[in-house]
Amino acid sequence: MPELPEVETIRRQLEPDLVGRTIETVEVLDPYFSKPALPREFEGAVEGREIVDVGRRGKYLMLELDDGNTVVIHLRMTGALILIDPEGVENPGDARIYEPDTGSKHLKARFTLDDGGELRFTDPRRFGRGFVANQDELDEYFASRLGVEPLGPDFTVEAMAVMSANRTGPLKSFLLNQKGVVGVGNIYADEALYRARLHPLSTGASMKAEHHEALRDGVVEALERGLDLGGASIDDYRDAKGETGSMQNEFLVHRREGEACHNCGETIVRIVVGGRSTYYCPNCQVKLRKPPKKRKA
DNA sequence: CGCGCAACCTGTCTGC
DNA sequence: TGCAGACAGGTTGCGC
Repeated sequence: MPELPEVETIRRQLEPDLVGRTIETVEVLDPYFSKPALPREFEGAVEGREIVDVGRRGKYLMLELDDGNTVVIHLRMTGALILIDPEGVENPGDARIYEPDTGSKHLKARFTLDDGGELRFTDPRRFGRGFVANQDELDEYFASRLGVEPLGPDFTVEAMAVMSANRTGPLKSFLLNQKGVVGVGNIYADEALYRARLHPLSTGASMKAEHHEALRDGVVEALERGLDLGGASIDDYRDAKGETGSMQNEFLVHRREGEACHNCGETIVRIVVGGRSTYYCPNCQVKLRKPPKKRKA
């Protein structure tokens, strides 16, 4: 579910309420959450620690602790982090994730705070994970699987040119691969390609300078729009307050099969790329020619 | 090294 | 009503 805009929305909501708080108790109710670590190991590493910062890298959320360790949480498809303030919540945005009893079907972990509040992790599909790592372990973990932050200074046209140069697979797959640009998932990949007027099946290697710039801009604009709207809630996504985002009301192509392109009126089509549903406008997003083969000098 | 696909899970919806 | 099958925001591991 959550891509960069959704995770960053949650981070911004958690930061002011969590920084400075001490985590008094932790209950891991589903061993899948802390896997491969045992629930007791996870709980023991976190209980009694103060949260000194709330960060994000790609789609990972990070709670930095006062002992140099970091709690890293990935929501995957259906995970949610819900903050229950000390006074409690009287009008839940989604009853399922607010069920207070630990027997609640999808409550997987609960962190109680020293101000009486709680942080809850819920996840119907059980793909979400949390682990504790020190700085060196964290650097190594991210270095081997994450690329450039799209909303940071390193996501330049030149960076896009370099990372896409040898890509012979579809642009859609390239955007989903977190080793290039991080934070883009199935929704924002479709939206970014549409904004860039690039066909999802065009290859990275077939792009020229103008396309590098268009795709860089398309990714940034799609993600920033998502952030402005508090993320996209197709089904499960809720922010830390249990509220939905509204990006789903402004999708340009994603999930709009059979509807008219806002730019040209052509019918939006759906195809499958890399096993993922992919939506685009066949008129606005024209496939690029493959680059000419290199010839011997 | 890059690519394509199955696998990991559960829930919901569609069509017969 | 029941049931099979498709599909869902992500990532990893495997074979090629």
